[in-house]
Amino acid sequence: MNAPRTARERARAELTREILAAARRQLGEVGPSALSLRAVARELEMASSAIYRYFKSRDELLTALILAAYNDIGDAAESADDPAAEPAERWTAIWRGVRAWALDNPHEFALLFGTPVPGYAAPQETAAAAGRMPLALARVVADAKAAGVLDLPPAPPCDPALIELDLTTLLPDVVFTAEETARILLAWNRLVGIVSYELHGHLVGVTADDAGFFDYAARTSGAFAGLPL
Amino acid sequence: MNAPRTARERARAELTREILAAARRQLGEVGPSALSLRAVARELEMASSAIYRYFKSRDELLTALILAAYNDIGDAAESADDPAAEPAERWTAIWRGVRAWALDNPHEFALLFGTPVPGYAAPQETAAAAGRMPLALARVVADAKAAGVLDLPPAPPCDPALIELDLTTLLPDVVFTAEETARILLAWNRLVGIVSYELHGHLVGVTADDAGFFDYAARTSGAFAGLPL
DNA sequence: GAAAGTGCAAGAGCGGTGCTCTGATTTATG
DNA sequence: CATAAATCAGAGCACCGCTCTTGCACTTTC
Repeated sequence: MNAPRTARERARAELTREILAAARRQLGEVGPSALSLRAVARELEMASSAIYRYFKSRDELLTALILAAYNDIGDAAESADDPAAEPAERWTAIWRGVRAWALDNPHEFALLFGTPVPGYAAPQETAAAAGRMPLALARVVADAKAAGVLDLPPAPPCDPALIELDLTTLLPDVVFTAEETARILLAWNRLVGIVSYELHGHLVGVTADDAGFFDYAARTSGAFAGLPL
Repeated sequence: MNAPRTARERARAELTREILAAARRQLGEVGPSALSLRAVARELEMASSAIYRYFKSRDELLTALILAAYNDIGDAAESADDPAAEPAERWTAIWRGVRAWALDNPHEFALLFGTPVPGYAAPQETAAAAGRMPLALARVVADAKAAGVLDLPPAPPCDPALIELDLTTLLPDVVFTAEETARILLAWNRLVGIVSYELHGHLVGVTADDAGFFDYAARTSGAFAGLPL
């Protein structure tokens, strides 16, 4: 990502951004599977073939959108977090931030956590961005542990051999046990799972108050991860 | 669903089954979004337009596939359950049964719990079939409660106003508290969530042993739902 | 048994898709 | 200024879901 020097490069960077912006707008309207390169081209009043100068396939455009969405949801999680607040409040705030983002951007959420597109596999480069949201959750637990207030309720033990992820590489200064890491993973999975259920209509006729049930899930998950209160 | 009387009706029912079978086969190969009516027609060596005599749109075919998949996963859950076994064993067996089915039929699982197709909303008629799998989980908890061995570990309370679902209508003879119902719902959501994560590759580099981690999730979920052991 | 009526398959066609190839045009550089 | 590189529009390929009309084959009725 060098700074553009020539007018040509500037125009190229500009157009790339415009294509991405138009694609995001379209994505929000019609969903990932209906995202059409031709429609994006139409909106930008350019030939459909011209887009291929900027993204050499529809999948590559999707990858760019996925990366943007991961960073977006990561922003939502991080900006919802107030490191000065109590652990349980921070936790709930992050959960709510993620849910709010997902309700505002259902198609982008689906792009991240829904069915992957046919043959497509998310390239490695998205991993770092993908980790930001769960990392925000882990940070709360880490701070609670550092403050000595972490309190893991009894539950079946977790064999350390099951866990590969080492959060220490991402959160220095804190050493998590496999037990703690596993519980954070389950919490992350639950957050995404509950939001997915709500978005996909699996809670219709099941819960009476989606937001309230979501908060309940956040509380139980936080408690399970060891947060006090 | 009357029994076919005339030869005509018999042929029609036969062809309907063949179309569905071919569509399922295709679904397993290319995924829901790439399911093509024309390809199904090609496989059956009939005109693409002829399919519309049997399913009046692609969505209607999808609905039939969804219904079949819900019943399939319901079968998997129920047949994995041995009512004579201990609650925790029954629970884990159902979880494993569902996971095994999902790994064998990833596209059909995605059809049920992944991103819904664009404008499509699952019609009401699928609800009963959709409930069979979670109901199998609830049945284990119900039996444990009836046997007086249900033991809910401490956790943040659940406001009964949050829950609409009344399992008593589905499982007579047992009365669940909102607390218990909520925990079963969370367990159901976790089961689907973990399997989805595994299928979509969100656990790559995170867990070292997917099956082991899955069992761990099953145990913690079972314990949280109140099953002994 | 023939005629009237009906269910169904086939084919052409509409507008859409992702993607590629071919010239033409614009831009930057020697 | 001329040459080389980058970019563009457009035509075209093979596919998609879906609709409409036509004609065939089977049923039912007279």
